Amino acid sequence: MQEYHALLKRTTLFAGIDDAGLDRLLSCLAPSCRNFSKGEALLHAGQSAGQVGVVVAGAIEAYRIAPDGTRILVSRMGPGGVFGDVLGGSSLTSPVTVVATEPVSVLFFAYHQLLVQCRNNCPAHTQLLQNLVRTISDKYFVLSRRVDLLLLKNLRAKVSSFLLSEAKRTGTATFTVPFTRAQLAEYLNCDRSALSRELSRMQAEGLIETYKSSFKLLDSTTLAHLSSQ
Amino acid sequence: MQEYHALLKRTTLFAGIDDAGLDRLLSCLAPSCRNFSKGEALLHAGQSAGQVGVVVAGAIEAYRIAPDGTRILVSRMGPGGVFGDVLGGSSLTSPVTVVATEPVSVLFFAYHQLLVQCRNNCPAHTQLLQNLVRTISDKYFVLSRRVDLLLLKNLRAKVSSFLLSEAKRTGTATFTVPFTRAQLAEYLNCDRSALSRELSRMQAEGLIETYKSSFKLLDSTTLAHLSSQ
DNA sequence: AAAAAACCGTTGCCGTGGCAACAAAGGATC
DNA sequence: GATCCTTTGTTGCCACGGCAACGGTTTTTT
Repeated sequence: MQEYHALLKRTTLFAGIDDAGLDRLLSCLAPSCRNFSKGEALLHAGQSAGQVGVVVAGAIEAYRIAPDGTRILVSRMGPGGVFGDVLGGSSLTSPVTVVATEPVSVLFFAYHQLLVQCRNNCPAHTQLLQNLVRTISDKYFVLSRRVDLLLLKNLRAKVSSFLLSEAKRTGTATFTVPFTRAQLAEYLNCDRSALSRELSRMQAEGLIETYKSSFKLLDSTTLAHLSSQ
Repeated sequence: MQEYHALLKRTTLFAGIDDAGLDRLLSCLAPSCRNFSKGEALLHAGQSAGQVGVVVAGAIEAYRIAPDGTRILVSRMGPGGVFGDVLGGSSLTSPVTVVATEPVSVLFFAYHQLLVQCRNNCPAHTQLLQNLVRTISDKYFVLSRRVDLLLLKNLRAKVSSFLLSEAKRTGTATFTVPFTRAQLAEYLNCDRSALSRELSRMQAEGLIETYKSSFKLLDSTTLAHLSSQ
């Protein structure tokens, strides 16, 4: 378990907790570590979990399964990713299916143990609770950001808004997005060909340069103007 | 404070807590009660709160203020409504402005007191924490539902989906929605005239009956079919 | 290395829905 | 009761973007 200390301290769930606190917490919470092979499901849509998972190695994807069977990508996570938190340990059923995209190791924490202050009265537990609330509200704001994007009135505004947020996230005006065209179109809720068309136009107008999934923003001020209308 | 017991027990934040537990909790948490007059702001966008508010009388609305100054209705709450919870007591700033739509009384709970198990070790505190997580994840799912709605490909699907969810919520096929046409159009992210047009068509086709903000669903099975495409 | 599959750009066609403008019907205020 | 303002329905116009189809390129499979 020691081996995960450095990683755990960088997760949102255990941020701001020192080594001693983390030690005591881990011995109290006694998470179980499980390994999954590529393609295996960690959580099925419709299940209720009662556990919070923390990815310590590998990567996972969360899909929403539409009634017609098509998979819609909701989220991707690498080491440090936290899932199952939004279910609140209640009997709520998961809206998503979580699948390993490569061999993955996950620590599972029982939800009721996260909520109950143990008899050892670990001082780090308060921080943990605050972090738990924080991980959930973070996801709330990610979703809120998505709503903002979907509310934009035309495709160019959506594209501009998305590109600017990616530039901000990566901290540079030249970046690669981890999506195929089709996935990006799905995220922006538009047709793939329409997205290609719009990107071509924007390139022709000198707003951006793009090849495959790499982008270079040439005129951020105009993009910012476009993204809010 | 006694006078609020019955109300508080029906809120999501204090659900499942008995009178004795509620008594001890309230004396520990020592919420402050504040009154606001109609139109007064309880929380400004951009502020960070550090408090959770529970409406005990009156009603409030949460607005998002667009860069061009227009107000977008995000949420409405009556007695029992909880707000400020999603900010997680952290330094996150509120994305919305909360305004009293009529004279309102609110109990404010300090966030850090909610998270810290007090030295009295109230047994109800664990339930409270679980409830807090639950109120936040509830809001997550409300937003998630909104995303589902916005992802639908055409207006008829959005309208059908919305009407069905309202019917489910009210438990009857004849109901009134608390929105003007313009507000409903805003929620569905479409033009007001387009919404009126679509409702007219649906009425002409015998799917619904509608007058102003009252609706009657005539063919729920067809509506259900429309709402998922 | 060949074959298959996935991915991407492009283009013609056309329908949904945005926009603007107007009329009618309450509701509120005086 | 007259006036003003808000809310709603309606309709013509047309642009944005969905759809389908095709070809070229890259990647994966065997």
